[in-house]
Amino acid sequence: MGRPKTYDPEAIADRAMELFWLNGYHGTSTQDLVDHLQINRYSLYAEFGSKQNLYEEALARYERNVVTGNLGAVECADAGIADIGELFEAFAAGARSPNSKRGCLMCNSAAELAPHDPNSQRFVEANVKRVSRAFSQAIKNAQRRGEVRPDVRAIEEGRYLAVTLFGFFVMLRAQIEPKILRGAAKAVLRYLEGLES
Amino acid sequence: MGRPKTYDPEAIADRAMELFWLNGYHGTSTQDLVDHLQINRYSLYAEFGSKQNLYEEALARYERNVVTGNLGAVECADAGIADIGELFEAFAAGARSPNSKRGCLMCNSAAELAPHDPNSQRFVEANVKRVSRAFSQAIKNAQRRGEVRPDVRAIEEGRYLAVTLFGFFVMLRAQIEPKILRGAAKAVLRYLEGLES
DNA sequence: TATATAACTAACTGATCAGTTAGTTATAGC
DNA sequence: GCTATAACTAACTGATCAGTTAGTTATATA
Repeated sequence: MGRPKTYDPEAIADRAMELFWLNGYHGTSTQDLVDHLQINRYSLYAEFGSKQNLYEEALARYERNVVTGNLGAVECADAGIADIGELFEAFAAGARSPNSKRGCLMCNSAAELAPHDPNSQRFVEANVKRVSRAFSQAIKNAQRRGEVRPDVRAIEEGRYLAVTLFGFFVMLRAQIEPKILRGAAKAVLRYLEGLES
Repeated sequence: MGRPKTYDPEAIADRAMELFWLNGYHGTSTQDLVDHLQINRYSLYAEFGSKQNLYEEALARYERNVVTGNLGAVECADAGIADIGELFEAFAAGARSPNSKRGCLMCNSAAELAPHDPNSQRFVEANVKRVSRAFSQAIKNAQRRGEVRPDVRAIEEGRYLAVTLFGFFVMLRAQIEPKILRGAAKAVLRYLEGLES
């Protein structure tokens, strides 16, 4: 009953995620949201409550959709060293491409809000743990198949790879020269080879 | 001639750098600057021109003082693998310590402003190149002394280490669990051992 | 077709943003 | 001590911030 919504809440949240991803929390004003989302100011607040709340919705969607997509191959039950290498190569190959300056929303939030906002901090920390686990799980898979030396410490190596991936995200966002990312990615591949038995 | 300044411009710029470092560009208002620096609003503008200009002054000072201090041992003419390892261990050991949530001003600027502000982008890119070169130079030193295998690609490895260091900075700023940074640092040390002859 | 309901428009709130300006005060050189 | 100079204080600018509200409109149900 009542007047029906002229907007799709899912589509609005997706578009808000894109804005926060590109411009950051402080760099995205409520006016920007009203201007670029197909929603009026009143409904924006009626639907999402506050800018902060919409931002957290964006973080959750990013984790659920974008991260899941990016980690897809690495989180597969049969993922191995090659999948890790391809992930880094793919991000390095995107250096200075149109979308690359968005970087990673979790990484951007880590730098902008996490130190001052406990909610954002929790999202970021959960993401770091997920990425670490994905990498270490892939290494363990490879060990099980005898592709990686059994003495390799999968958990520590997974954490290392997660930290390094965040370094790549920062470089992408800062539009650092592609040759630097390509060189770094080559070194990652050699490091991964070094884990093999 | 004229009334003398009641403030020390160097001290003001240093304090401004600390504020931008901890709170970011958008997170630091001119009112914050007036409140926390020993300077009045008028003189702040007379001395530095604009918030943007003061921020760039802060970036320059950070590069000149903080980065030079942090990289000290690695930029030494006789630096080697051990100095690189100690740098990573030192940052990992600072996880969740009082000052760690400042992270690195260059890394924070990379995430917040570099994608939208060409001046900040240049500062960040110059910093990344400096850090990359410092690491690759240290590797070359070690090669010259026969401590590192001659087939190691010092430039690519230097870029890799620079990217990874920025990953550490993001983790420090986001106050990620210390055990993750410690695990990552251990893996860095093993990776560095792998370069040795 | 009448009514209850909920989303709509658009103007508005007080606070804060970066930056300016008019008038005052402290100093150095004469 | 007088004067030129430059830094001081403090109130002010218009723009923008996040968020609210009063009145209007479109729909589902009865």
